[in-house]
Amino acid sequence: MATIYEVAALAGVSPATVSRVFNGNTVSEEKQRLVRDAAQQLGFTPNKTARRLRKQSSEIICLLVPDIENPFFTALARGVEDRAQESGFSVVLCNTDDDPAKELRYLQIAASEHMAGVILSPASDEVDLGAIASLGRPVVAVDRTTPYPVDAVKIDNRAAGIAATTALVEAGFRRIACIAGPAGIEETEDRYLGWKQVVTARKTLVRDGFLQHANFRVDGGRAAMNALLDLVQPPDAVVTTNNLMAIGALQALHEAGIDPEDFGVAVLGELPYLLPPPSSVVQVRLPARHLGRTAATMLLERIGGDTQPLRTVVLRAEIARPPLSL
Amino acid sequence: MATIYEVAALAGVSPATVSRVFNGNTVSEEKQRLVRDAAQQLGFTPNKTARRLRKQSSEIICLLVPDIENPFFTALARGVEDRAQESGFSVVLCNTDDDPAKELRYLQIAASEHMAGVILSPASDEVDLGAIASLGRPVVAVDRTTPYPVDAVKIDNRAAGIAATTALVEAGFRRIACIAGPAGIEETEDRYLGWKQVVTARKTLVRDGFLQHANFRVDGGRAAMNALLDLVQPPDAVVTTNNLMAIGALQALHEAGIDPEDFGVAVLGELPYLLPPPSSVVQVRLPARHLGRTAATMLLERIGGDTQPLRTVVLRAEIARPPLSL
DNA sequence: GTGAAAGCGCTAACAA
DNA sequence: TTGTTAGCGCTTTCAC
Repeated sequence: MATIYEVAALAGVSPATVSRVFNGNTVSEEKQRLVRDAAQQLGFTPNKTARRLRKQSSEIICLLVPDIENPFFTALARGVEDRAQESGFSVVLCNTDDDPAKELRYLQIAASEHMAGVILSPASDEVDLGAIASLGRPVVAVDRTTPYPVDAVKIDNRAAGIAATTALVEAGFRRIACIAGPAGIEETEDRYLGWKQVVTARKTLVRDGFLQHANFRVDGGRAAMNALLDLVQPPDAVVTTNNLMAIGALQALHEAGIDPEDFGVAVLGELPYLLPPPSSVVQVRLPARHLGRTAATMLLERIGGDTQPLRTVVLRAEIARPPLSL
Repeated sequence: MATIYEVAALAGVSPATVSRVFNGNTVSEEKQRLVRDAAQQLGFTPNKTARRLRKQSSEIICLLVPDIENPFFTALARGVEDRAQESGFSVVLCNTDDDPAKELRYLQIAASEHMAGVILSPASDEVDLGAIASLGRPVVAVDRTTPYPVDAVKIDNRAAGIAATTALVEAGFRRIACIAGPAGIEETEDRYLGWKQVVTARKTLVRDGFLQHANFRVDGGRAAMNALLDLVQPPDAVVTTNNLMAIGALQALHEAGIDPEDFGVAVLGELPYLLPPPSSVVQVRLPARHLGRTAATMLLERIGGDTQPLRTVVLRAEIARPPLSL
């Protein structure tokens, strides 16, 4: 890898001029040509590490998600990536596994790697944004929020919960349960509050045990559904607050020999690749990709020096019924 | 962010000693303690950018995949990530969209960012590994190979194709078609050669048009399946050479009103989250995660200075029939 | 075992 | 417009 000095020597100019050419600063036409020719000849590419050390910043965005195997987050990541590309930024995608220790480790890396900013879906309320914040690097929370004062992009979770539950009520179900995510995550709370609001207002039957907390994965949804089916008076429908738990719930129903057409299921999120989609499943589409794109846009604005007060952008989910055939 | 100089000053030692402490070099017990205390007190984290500039290398692995939204590649990514973590390496995940230009751009970034090595699933045969190779950085091809002389980890694609097709023959199907990926990708060729070998040996009926090439996505599989169904004498079964195309094929069958139980479908790969799995679907499980883990292991060995001759590791796919309920 | 000092490749004052 | 020069924070000889 050639350096700026070799290019300068070959072109007969100073290293500073070479630097200026590659940073779009004012250089005379002629020297510009000279430099470009020399660079071409040597196959010169600016060394980003050196530039970064000098400038104390890079053009890399760090994206932290809890589960890279969840299609919701891959779609979100695509949104971030597409937007970043447009501005010449690269994206480093990291998987936290919902583990605060891993999350912290990645945040420290982001700081010591001089990354330009961070977009994250926090693993817990206790994210430590100290290191990254003290460097003045912007942070945007996406999907999940944090008590830390940062920009955020989220979904109107309560409205999504209301839409899902309402659809089940209107389909004639009267004993509607809810499988929510782990307690203590605000996003989850809002979603089941939406469910609660509807079942209360519509006076449907709610028994002890109709609200189940589970982890966000397939196995969590399955266990919760089994618990619901074991109740002496089981529900006739269920709202699941994310995509993977819905898969688990549908699996449990299938294993119990229950025809999905006879049991109402509403999902906050989309059932990836599911086919044929049981016609009784209500999907509330969460705009994952758009969520990512919006977060990236906000982050890039901050990186560009935008100093307006902190914002939280709330995106509306869109109900899809009958279900999409994908 | 505190620097090594501030820590040195506080601990009453030289910067070199601080560096030695953080690199596990010989330093007396006492100074070691002094340095650690001072570092703790200042919240010091070594600046990786500076270290990288100095050492001309980092502890970051670059992983390039064609489609981050394909569950096969996310599983592969998990395998890479898990293994990298174990050795204290981080993984940068990049999406090439099967676009050689994007791929090249990321490879250049990998080079100029001094990344320790690259694992990639090449978008085409013409990958230019020049920049990265000239730096002496190791490269491992995964899933797909390249004419460039690098280590590789792949699946025994022909055997997988044979297994899938054989299962259909044994289930009694006699007019078996094949939906293969784009022409010119070796991995794909091997898979349909497996199909061809079986249909020839077993003397099943093969008509013109029974071999369809498609892109690797859902829409490709769907279009190919529709083309097959439009034949004057359509097939009674199909082998699809990746997961997403199988989804598309199943969609097309569903839309054509064909009961999946009456039409044989074999997939090279797994149908993500599909439920209930039509019992006629044969899945040949590709060990995606293991593929990633193996590639990471090989790369880390090379990074560690391993100079043995180039290797290609071939992993065996495993047939799963009746289909997994996940 | 420890310190002084040079330098990785680049950018940004400051001068000219 | 252009060149000179001083670092960015770290590692690593080379002395001691």
